[in-house]
Amino acid sequence: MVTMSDIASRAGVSRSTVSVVLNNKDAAVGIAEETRRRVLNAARQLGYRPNEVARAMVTGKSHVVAFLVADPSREVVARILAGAMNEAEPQGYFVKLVARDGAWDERIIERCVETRPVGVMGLYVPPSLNECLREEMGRYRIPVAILDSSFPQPGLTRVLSDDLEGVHQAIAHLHGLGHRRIAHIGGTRASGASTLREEGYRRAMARFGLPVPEGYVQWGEWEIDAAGRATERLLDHPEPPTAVFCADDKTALIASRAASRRGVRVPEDLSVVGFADLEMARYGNPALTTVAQPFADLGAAAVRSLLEAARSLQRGEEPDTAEVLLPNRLVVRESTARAPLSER
Amino acid sequence: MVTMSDIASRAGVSRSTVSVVLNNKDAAVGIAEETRRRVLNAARQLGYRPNEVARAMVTGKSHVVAFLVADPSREVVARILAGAMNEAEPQGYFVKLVARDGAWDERIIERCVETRPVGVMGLYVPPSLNECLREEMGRYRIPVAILDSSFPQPGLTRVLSDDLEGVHQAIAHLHGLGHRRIAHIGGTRASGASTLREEGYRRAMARFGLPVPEGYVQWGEWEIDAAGRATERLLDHPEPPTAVFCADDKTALIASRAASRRGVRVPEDLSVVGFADLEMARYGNPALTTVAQPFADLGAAAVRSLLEAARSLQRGEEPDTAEVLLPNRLVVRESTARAPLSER
DNA sequence: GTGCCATACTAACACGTGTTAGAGTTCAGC
DNA sequence: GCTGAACTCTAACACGTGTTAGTATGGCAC
Repeated sequence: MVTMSDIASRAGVSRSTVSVVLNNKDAAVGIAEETRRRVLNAARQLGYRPNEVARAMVTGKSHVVAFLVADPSREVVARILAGAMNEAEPQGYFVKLVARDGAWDERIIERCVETRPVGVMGLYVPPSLNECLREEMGRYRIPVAILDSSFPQPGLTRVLSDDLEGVHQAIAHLHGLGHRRIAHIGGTRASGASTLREEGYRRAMARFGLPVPEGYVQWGEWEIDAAGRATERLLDHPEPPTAVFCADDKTALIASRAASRRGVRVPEDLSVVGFADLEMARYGNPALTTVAQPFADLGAAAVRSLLEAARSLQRGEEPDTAEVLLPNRLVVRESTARAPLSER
Repeated sequence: MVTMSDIASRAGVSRSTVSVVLNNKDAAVGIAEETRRRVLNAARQLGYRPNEVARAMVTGKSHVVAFLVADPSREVVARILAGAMNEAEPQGYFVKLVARDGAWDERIIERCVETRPVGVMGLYVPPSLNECLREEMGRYRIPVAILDSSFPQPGLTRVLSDDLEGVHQAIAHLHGLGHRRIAHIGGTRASGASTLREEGYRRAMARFGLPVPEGYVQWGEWEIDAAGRATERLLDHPEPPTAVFCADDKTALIASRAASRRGVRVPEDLSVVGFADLEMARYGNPALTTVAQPFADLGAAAVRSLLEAARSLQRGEEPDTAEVLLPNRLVVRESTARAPLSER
């Protein structure tokens, strides 16, 4: 490995000089132009690459943002991560994925601290661990950003998409197509995101003066069979809906499939809307109309907020933990159409 | 931050002793039981977490495997990454994702070297960069594993799924269902993986004594519209196929959709098989029969191979760069069925 | 008491970098 | 020629850890 000392001896200067030159690549404060050139030449010729580890060691900054997550193989995680990396890397930071292995326990927090990150972003972190996270990070004065739609947490920044508004867009779209009987299939009651979207559904329906009959709210439990059965219950309803808003894309695709299996055509007989805009939405049969969440932007915003907070802390100021709320955007594809004439 | 010195003063011993104790948690060589206990207690009470950066610095090992990739937001990357992390982390290693930002250029290699990884794994890395990668890593004696299906590269370990065999499984499945007229929609001719699968298709067809008529091999160009048109060309064929094997799941889902739009029922009139087993395959309408690639295993195998090679290098031996070939597995879902009686 | 050995601990160096007080040199101004 | 300032450069320390040669202590045999 080429080190600064190698450059120093080759350029005939001290190691300190090399360090000074390389850290002020353009401005030459207290360094003769001739020397500067010699050092840079030597560095280039030897193919020098700074040792980030040593650099992190001496500056005390790890240049790492930790991303705490349950299952790294999920598309949502990947897309948030990509956005976070895009934001972090030009600023010289790196996003480190920290995944649980097996059960959630506090050791994952330890693994976070080990790398001395400048900030921690968390997704799908259970509330119990959030508690532990806040405590532990408060101890080391490491800012934390949570990407869940769970409830406000003092001392943690929340970075969210505006799901209430997103659901409203979906219902407004269906309402605009003439639908009056709009049902809802949620994820699971245990999820904060799911219950929030259910609330959004109820609010939007009320806003448009539409009724929510008994049995119009079903739960798919994030599970193929259960979502299929939920759909069938809706189709068996005495006043079957002409449209379904689903709290997530997978549930929506299952609903669409379950309907077409029973001879109910999507979108002619039943319009279906999803939520998230996973990649699979574009490849559905029919392609799924859905509310696109800005995953990459969420990742970028989380990193931005964390780096901002870290700078505040360094200046000795109290960091800003205001919530960041990003807009969703309805993507209309093929699974929604005008309600049957008889129904409008 | 709690350091070893803090523990030392609290336990009334020297920092060196703390280091020795903590690095030999169970075995106590040259340390009195009483001292050992005091140190461990102090460490626990103070909530000590080792500074990984300092540790990496002194050992010279970064404990990092770099994962060089084009687009980190893809599901395939996420799943390989998850497998790699599962393999690496119990051994104390971490997988660092290095993504290109914008165009591929050699700076991404620099970013790889900066962290002094013990190994580099690459996916979708263009051949030109592979060249550069091999050169640069050879210089620092860092082993490299490539997860592409591209051609053998001297000095690089290849970790692959056995796609030829996987395609054979798919064709065998269709053949077993009585299909004789089996067509193929490939990805793009520019991709090594796609042309390999085309070759697999031709070989398997030959093995079963089935003809490949003119026009039975189409290319979807990894693009929704093009894949749709490719499907239509097949359906317009004078002797239309009863089954299609597609080189990837997305193409297969598009083919399935394009067929059902023309009133060709899947699987009753046309069986469709994909390749990869992306998550979307399970949510297709109908759910897609596909050849599941072992993404997590590939990631794990790459890490295993790299760590093995790193250990060899440390012992001064020449590392083994034998190819690793993992089996694919056909997953039968709903998009394939027996060929129409008239066709068998 | 002396010599020797085992046991228990510590001092000192190393890793590669960033930072800064201060040393050395040059030169203009008188 | 002397003074002081301006300009270059370097020595020395710091970061937190792993490693090891070496020191101190205690006990045992003679």
